[in-house]
Amino acid sequence: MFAALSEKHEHKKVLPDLEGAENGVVMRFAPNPSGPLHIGHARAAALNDAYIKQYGGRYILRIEDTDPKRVDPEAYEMVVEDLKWLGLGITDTVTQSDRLHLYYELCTQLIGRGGAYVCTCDNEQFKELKNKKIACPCRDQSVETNFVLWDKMLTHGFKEGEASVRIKTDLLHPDPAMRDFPAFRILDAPAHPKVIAHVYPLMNFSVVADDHLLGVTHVIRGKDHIANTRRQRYIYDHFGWKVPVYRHYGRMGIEGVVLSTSQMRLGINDGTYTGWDDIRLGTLRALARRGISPEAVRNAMLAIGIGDTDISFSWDNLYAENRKIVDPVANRYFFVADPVTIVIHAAPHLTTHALLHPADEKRGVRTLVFTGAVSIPAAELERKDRAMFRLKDLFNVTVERDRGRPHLTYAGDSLADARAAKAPIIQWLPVADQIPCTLRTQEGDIAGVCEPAVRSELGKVIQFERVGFVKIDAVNDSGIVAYYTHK
RNA sequence: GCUGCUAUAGUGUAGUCCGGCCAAUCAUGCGGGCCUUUCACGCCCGCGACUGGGGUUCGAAUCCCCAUAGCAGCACCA
Repeated sequence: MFAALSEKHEHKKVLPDLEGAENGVVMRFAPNPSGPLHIGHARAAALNDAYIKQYGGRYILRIEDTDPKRVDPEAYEMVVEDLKWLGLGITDTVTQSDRLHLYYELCTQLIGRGGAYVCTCDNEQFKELKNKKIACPCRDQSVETNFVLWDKMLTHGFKEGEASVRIKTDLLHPDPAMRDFPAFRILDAPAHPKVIAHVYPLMNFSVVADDHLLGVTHVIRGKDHIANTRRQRYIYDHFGWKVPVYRHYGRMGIEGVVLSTSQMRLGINDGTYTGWDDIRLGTLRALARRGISPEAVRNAMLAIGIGDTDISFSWDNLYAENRKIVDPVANRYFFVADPVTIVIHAAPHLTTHALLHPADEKRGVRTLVFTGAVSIPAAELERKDRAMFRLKDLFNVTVERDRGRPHLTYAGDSLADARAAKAPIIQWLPVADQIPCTLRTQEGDIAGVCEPAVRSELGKVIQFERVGFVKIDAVNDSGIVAYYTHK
């Protein structure tokens, strides 16, 4: 019992401890609703989730849609679906466009505290002053003046670009990015799909407001936010609020798939990709379609952890995690790629049975009936050095070549003979009992045939013996469509 | 350029805070073997790393300095 306990404990402690998390945590995942979630999002989503499971607490999904230019109305639902698929313990969901009034209210307070001012300078002009560490004229306005201007902003008294609210920071800060950064701006167009608004908060303001309002204790996000964290501290200081604990993980390079939302959308629109779940894309729905399990994604992300070093994402590692999950459950079938029909001379007609899973007899068998001719992968027949092979679960076959043309003859049932001859054991299908199967891979389609029984595996991951794991994507009159998962 | 951050095998990761038990962990990958009616799974063996240079110390992957490399930010994006 002790052993079990300690083992469990060790297993849990894959991630480093979080400071001040002993009494539980409140954390959040805060995506932009611009498209479906991809592997990059999965890291933040899974890491936060793991800590909440470790320490207990609430997990807030906060949809950050304060920039109407970067909102895809369909993405709200996609994000929720994707997180549901990932299997996270989200406890609360908030959408920032529903909360504009809260941000306005807090901004009014902040102006009252002298922590922010309304700036009506030309943008370029302000930038120039900022770079010279000089205050713009608006900075010294009285609180009363700022209230008047803020009210004018909210009541459409300004047009886009004419006024913004800036946070007072340190104009002498060595990093220009810290100096009096903006908190609200005016946007005339495009219209926000969810709310009628004219004044929008910038990310740094709405994030602080919400993290405070929602009681967020710990924030885990990418290091691209390090500068934002520093900026946000100024807002916390103005309000006198408690600052959450931050962790910024390093950049994760992902090769082999498309991740850019705009590039994906472009490709979908021009027909390059079939949709958001096209397997050449790095979206979670594409992984799902290929037969990668959500648990494997989570495990792979946890194994990567929260290090601040830049890393390259390894598909091999993800596949290894997935194999652990999928191997025990995937039924086995034969798939013959690029099939050639062969006739085996002097062979008895017989019926054979093969296990659905080699480690679990209880799952049953599939039945294959041999009546003289079978399909095998063309590649197996092309090998000139091959004098014998064994049709798996059937019998041995000798190959003689007459001016390159193979002549195949039955060579007994003995498995021991096949072993002694080091004959490969290959998959095959009865000519009379097979259905077309297209195997889709990221590199392209492979035409082949498979066992008709595969029809019953729609939506599941199975293993095509000697080929790899595949997900059965479609079953229809013209046959089967399977997506290649991994070896 | 400015402001920061980081540097352990092919990849990911532990160890770094509080120097010795680290001739450096685990996983993945690769090579070999066993098992097996799959090139899967399982098991066994092997390969492979502390970025470089100084310094502190009896002792450095661990602390300090310099160099190099990589990354992030420098938006009225998130």
